[in-house]
Amino acid sequence: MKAIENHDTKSNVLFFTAAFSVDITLFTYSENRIKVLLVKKEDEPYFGKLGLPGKLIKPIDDTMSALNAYMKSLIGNDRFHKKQLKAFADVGRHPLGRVITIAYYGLIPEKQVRANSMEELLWTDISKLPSLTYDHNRIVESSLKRFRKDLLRYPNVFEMLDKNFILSEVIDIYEQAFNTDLDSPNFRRQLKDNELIRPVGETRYSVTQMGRPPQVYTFDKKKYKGRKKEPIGLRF
Amino acid sequence: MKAIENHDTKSNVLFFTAAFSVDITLFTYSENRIKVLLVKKEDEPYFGKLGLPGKLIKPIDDTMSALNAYMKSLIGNDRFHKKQLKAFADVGRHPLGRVITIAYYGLIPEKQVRANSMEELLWTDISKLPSLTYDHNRIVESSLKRFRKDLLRYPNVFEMLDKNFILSEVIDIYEQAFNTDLDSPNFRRQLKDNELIRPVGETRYSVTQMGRPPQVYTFDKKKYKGRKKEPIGLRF
DNA sequence: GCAAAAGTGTTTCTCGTACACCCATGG
DNA sequence: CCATGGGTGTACGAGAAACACTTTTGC
Repeated sequence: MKAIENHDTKSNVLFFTAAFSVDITLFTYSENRIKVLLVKKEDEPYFGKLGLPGKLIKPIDDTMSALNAYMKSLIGNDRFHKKQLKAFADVGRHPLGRVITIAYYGLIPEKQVRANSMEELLWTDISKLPSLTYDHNRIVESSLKRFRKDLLRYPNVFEMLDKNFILSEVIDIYEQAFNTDLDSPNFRRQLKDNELIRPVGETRYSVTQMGRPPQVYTFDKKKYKGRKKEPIGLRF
Repeated sequence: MKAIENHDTKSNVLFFTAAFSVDITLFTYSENRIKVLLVKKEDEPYFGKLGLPGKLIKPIDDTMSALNAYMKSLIGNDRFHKKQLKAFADVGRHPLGRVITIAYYGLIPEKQVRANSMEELLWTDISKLPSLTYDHNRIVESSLKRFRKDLLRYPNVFEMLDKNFILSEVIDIYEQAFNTDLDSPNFRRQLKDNELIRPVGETRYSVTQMGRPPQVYTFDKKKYKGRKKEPIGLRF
């Protein structure tokens, strides 16, 4: 890249002194709770404090590739649903200098996290988030908003559930996300009406070992053909 | 800022060699068309080519403040609706080095652009966009998607219309944005039912000088109390 | 009068919601 | 048998969409 060779020319020295990073709010559904992944920071300014997973990116590296490599090292997997949220660029947000972070949010099924790392990782209930380093509380807030928005418009729940799941898990995620009670009969209908899920054989198991054993479903990703076009109207 | 003093320390020299910029897709409604603002680039790599308004940001500057100052100099106004879209960070997107751009989109009424600059500015019909510098065509694409999405959820049309407007202008914007024909009787009802607009006296004028002269309306920003809560359902 | 755009009224249909009720299991 | 959660059926009501019809201007 030219930048590196040029970074001391008269015009560029003024601008090419910033750094950038990626941070990710990774959601999963574990022990019947929606959780986000936190890490203990091992860099200097905030050593030992809790924050979102993330790291500085070398100016020659692609952000997504760097994020993938990082996640692979952290949870043994980089193949999960992720999307860029937006950039956080407040002047004072990083003690080492001007660091712009590109925030992502992601969804992963608990089972796809490398088993032996699952226990040492700090999966934290979204309703019990502690104070975080940098501006990470703000980032989590934004991620949660986007997470909720997307739950209504994309079949994202299935990206955080195991290949085989039961409907009450789906409902539970929506109830926690929107902090409300849903009418389970109606919600089931909506789920089944859009034909994206399919009962997988007679298999069945239960969560609390009470009541009628639920049907096991699986998500048929191929059947999903983009967003349902929404009516052009004024929803405000 | 520490960064500037520290930027030659062993650990930081690796990271603090990137630059960042802001770019904005600014929409308006002019001559009955939705348009975006383009500029002729005067920096070296793409001198003379068309692109989105935008510039490199000094690492000590706040992005929003820098954007505001820039827009003031460009169109004589920085008080218009704007929102961050997301960051564009492809490795090869800028010929001078690693430059991450934070993309905004904005809405402004034609009348609030400084009059004498209105004519020299390149307001371009969104249906006739030329090839742009850098990755600006991709940025415009993203902006258009977001613009459309937000039209359905926020009273954003009014941010690109004059204080006094007529309903057919509103409908026209929606029709152009979604490239479709709308049922004007029903759309009028929706507009008037949500009580955010109010007819301003007997005043009236017409666009094509044909047919019955329309009522003039004004948007009552105070009456808007945040997003209407949408039902928790599966719209996919 | 006629054309053209503004604006109103009415009917139909869809979909979200409420809720009564049945099913299958463990104890 | 009862408790508990899984699951189906039905009925009502709000709001979107379709469309017939009236109003007000210029020519």
